[in-house]
Amino acid sequence: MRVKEGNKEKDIVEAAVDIFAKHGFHKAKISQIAEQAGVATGSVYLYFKNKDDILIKIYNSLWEKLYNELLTVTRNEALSPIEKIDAMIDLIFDMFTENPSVTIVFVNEQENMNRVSGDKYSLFYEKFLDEGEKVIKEGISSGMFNKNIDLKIFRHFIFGSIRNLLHQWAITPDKLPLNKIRHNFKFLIKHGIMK
Amino acid sequence: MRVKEGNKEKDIVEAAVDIFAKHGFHKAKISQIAEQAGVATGSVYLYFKNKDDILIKIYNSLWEKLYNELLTVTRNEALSPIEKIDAMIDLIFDMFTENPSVTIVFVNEQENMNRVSGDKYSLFYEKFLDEGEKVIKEGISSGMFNKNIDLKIFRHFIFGSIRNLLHQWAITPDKLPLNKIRHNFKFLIKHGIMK
Amino acid sequence: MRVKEGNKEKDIVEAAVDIFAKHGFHKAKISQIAEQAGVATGSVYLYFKNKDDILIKIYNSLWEKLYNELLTVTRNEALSPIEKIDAMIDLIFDMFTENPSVTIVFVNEQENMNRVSGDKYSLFYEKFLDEGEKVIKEGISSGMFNKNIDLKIFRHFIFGSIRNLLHQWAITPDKLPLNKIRHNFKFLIKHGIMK
Amino acid sequence: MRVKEGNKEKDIVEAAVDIFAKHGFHKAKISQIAEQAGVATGSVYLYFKNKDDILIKIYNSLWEKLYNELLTVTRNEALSPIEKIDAMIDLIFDMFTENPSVTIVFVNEQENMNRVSGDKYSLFYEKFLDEGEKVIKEGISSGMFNKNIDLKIFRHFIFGSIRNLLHQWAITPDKLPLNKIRHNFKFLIKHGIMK
DNA sequence: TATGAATGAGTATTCATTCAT
DNA sequence: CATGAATGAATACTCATTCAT
Repeated sequence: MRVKEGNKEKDIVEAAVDIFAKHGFHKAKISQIAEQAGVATGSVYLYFKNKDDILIKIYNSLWEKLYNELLTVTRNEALSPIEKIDAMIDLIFDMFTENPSVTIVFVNEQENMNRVSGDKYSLFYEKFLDEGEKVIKEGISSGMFNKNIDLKIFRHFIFGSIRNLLHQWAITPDKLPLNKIRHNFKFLIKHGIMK
Repeated sequence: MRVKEGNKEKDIVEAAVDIFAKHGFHKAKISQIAEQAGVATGSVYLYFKNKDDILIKIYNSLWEKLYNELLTVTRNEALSPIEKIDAMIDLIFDMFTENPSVTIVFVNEQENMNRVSGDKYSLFYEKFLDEGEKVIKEGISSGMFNKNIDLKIFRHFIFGSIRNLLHQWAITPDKLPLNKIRHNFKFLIKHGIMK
Repeated sequence: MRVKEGNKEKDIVEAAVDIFAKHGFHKAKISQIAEQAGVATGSVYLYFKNKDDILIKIYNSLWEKLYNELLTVTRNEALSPIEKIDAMIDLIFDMFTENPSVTIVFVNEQENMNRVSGDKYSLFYEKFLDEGEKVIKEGISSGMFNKNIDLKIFRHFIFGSIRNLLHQWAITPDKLPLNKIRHNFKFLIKHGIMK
Repeated sequence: MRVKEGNKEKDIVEAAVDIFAKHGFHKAKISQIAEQAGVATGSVYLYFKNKDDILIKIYNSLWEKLYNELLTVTRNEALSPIEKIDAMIDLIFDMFTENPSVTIVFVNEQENMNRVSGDKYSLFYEKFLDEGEKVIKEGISSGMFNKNIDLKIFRHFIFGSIRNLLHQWAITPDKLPLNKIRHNFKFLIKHGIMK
C-alpha cells in the first residue's frame, strides 16, 4: 500500500477543527483553513464537497471513534448496565477532555449540523445512541433501571445535559473542574435530585 | 405629527420570531421581517439598533415573562421545594408549548445569543436561574434534595436537557407528545434512571 | 414690520455652516443640523428645498455680503486700480478670517457647489467677479496693468490661488500666519516671482 | 493555475479614471467600474483594498510619472531657474492635456484625496513639490527671483491657480484654449499683473 | 492531483425626504 | 408654520466555489 506523503485530508480536518473552534463555523474562511493546512484553497474541494461537508466529516469521525470505543464497553459481559452507563459517560468526557477544540465545535456547531444534514447528522452518532439504548433496555430488563423511562426521551435528556455542561466547561474551564462535573453528572443521571 | 399607530415594535418582534423560526437567524432578511410586519425596512431601525438587537429583545422579553411568572411560584409559601421545581418546569413547558416559534428560536439561536451578548444574554434569564437556585438550596436545607449536588452544575444540567428535549419536540412534534416528555423529564430530574 | 421671534432660517444656516465645516457636506446629516438649530427635521424643508439648497444659500449670502462690500470699494473714485485690487483682496481675507467655518465650507465644498448649481453657483459670486473684472480693465486702460492678460484667465488664476492658500491656512492655521499669506499673495499677484 | 492575463489592475484604473471623471467619486459604483474594466466586481478587491484605495493609486501613479519627468528637467544643468519653471509648468499642462479624464479627477477629487489619505496624499506629490521648491530656491540664490517670497506660500499659490485653471478648462475646453491659458499663466507667475 | 486567480450573488444599514397630524 | 415618525432606495464588500492551467 502506497502511503501518501502527507495526508492532506487529515491536515484540512485538523485545521478546520481549530478554526471552527476559534471563530465559529460561519466566520471560518475556507482560504484560512487551507492556509493553515498548508494546501491551496482549491484543494479543499478535492477532499470535501463544500464547507458543510467538512463539518459533517468532523462529526462523523468523532462519533465513529466514540462508537468503536463504546462497542468494547457494551460487549464486555462482565459489566452491569449501570457500569456500562458509567463507562459510556467516561468515554464522552475523556474524548472531549483530550480534544478541547473538538468539544467546542461539537457544542457550538450542532445546530449547523442539524441544518446541513437534516437532523441525521451522523451514521455513527445514531449507532452510538442505538448502542446506548441497548444498555438502557438491558438495565430495564434486569430490573436495575426504572421501566417507565422512554428511551428516546432519555436519549435527548442525557445528551442535552452533557452538551450544555461541556459547553459551559469549554467556555470557562477554570470555574468548573471537569471531574466535578463528571461526578455530579453521573450522580444526577442515576439518582436525580431527590434524596 | 405622524404618531405611532398600533404597536410597530411588537409587530416587528412577532414577524421576527416567525421568520427566525422558519429560516434561522442568519438566513432571515431584515427586509422580509419588515414586510411581514407591515412596515418599511428602515422602520426596523427605529426600534432596533441592528439585527442582533432584535434577537436580544426576543430573549429578554421571553425571560422577563418567565421570570415574573416564576416569582409567583417561588413566593408561594404553601409549596414544597419539589412542588416548586415541578411548577417551574411546567412554566417552561407551558411557555414553549404555547409559542412553538419562540421555542424554535430559543433552542436554535442560543448560540447566536451567546455571540451577540457575550454569554450574558439576558438579565431576566440570569434572574430566572438565580431564583431557581434558591429553590434548590431550599430543598437541600430542608433535607429533601441531595446535598452534594453542585448548584451551577445542576443549572446547566437541567437547562441543557430541557433545551434538547424541546428542540426535538419542536422539530418533530408528532413523534414525542409534549406531555410525555414533561412527565419523563420531571421523573428523571427527581429520581434519575436507577430504581 | 413684524420681527420674527426667532429667525429659524438663519439658525439653520448657522448650524449648517458649522456642521458642514466640521464633517463635510456629504457626512453632514439634516437631522443633526436641525437639532443644532433647535428645529424639527421636517422644518428644514420649510426653508430649504433640499440639502443642496442649504449649501447654495450659504454661498449666496457669503458672496452677497462680499459683493456689497466690494461695491463701496470700486465706487470709491479716490482709489487707483491697484489700490482697489488690494482692497478687494483684503475684503476676502478679512471675511474668511472672521468666519473660519465659512472659509472651510467655501474651500472644501466648492466642488459640490459646482455639482449642484451647474457651475453658476451664485448670482452674487458672478457679480463680484464682474466687478473685479472692471477694476482690471480700468487698470489696463490706465496703463497700470499688463494689457495682454486675459480677464477670464486672471479670474480663475486669482481665485484658485486664494482658495488654495485659505484652504491650507484653514487646515493648519498656525503654520502660516494669515497676514504673511496676504502680504505674499498681494506681492505675487502684482509682480510675480521674477525680480 | 489560472494566471493573470493582460493587466487587470491597469484595466481597472483606467475604467475608474473614466467613471470618476464622468460621475464623480461618490456616485461612481464599483460594479460599474468592474463592468467597464471587463472584470467581475469581486476582482476589484483583489487589486485594491477598497474604493478609496483606487483613488489613492490613481494619484500616486499620476504624480510618480510627473515627478520622474520633473527630475529630468531639474537635473538639466543647462537650464536656468526660470526655464526650469517653464518646463515644470509645461510638464503639468502636457500631462493634463493628454489625459483630460485624469485632469478632471485630479481637480474634482482632491478634497476626497485629503479625506482618505490625511492630506499627505502622495509620496510623489510631495517629492514633486519639494523638487519644485529647489528650483525656486535656486532662482532666489541666483538673484533671479524675488527673495522675499515664502516657498510654502508660493507652492500653494501656484498649485491653486493651476488647478483652478485646469478645472475651468476641463469643464469648458472650448471657451479657453489651453495654450492661451498656459501662456497667460506663465506670464502671471513670472511678472504678475502690474506693468 | 494541485493551484490560486477569478467569479458574482447576496444584504445590512443609512439618511434625505415626505406627510399625517 | 411645525413636527418627527415613517419611508425605501441605494451600494460597498465578502467569500464559497469554480476552472484554466
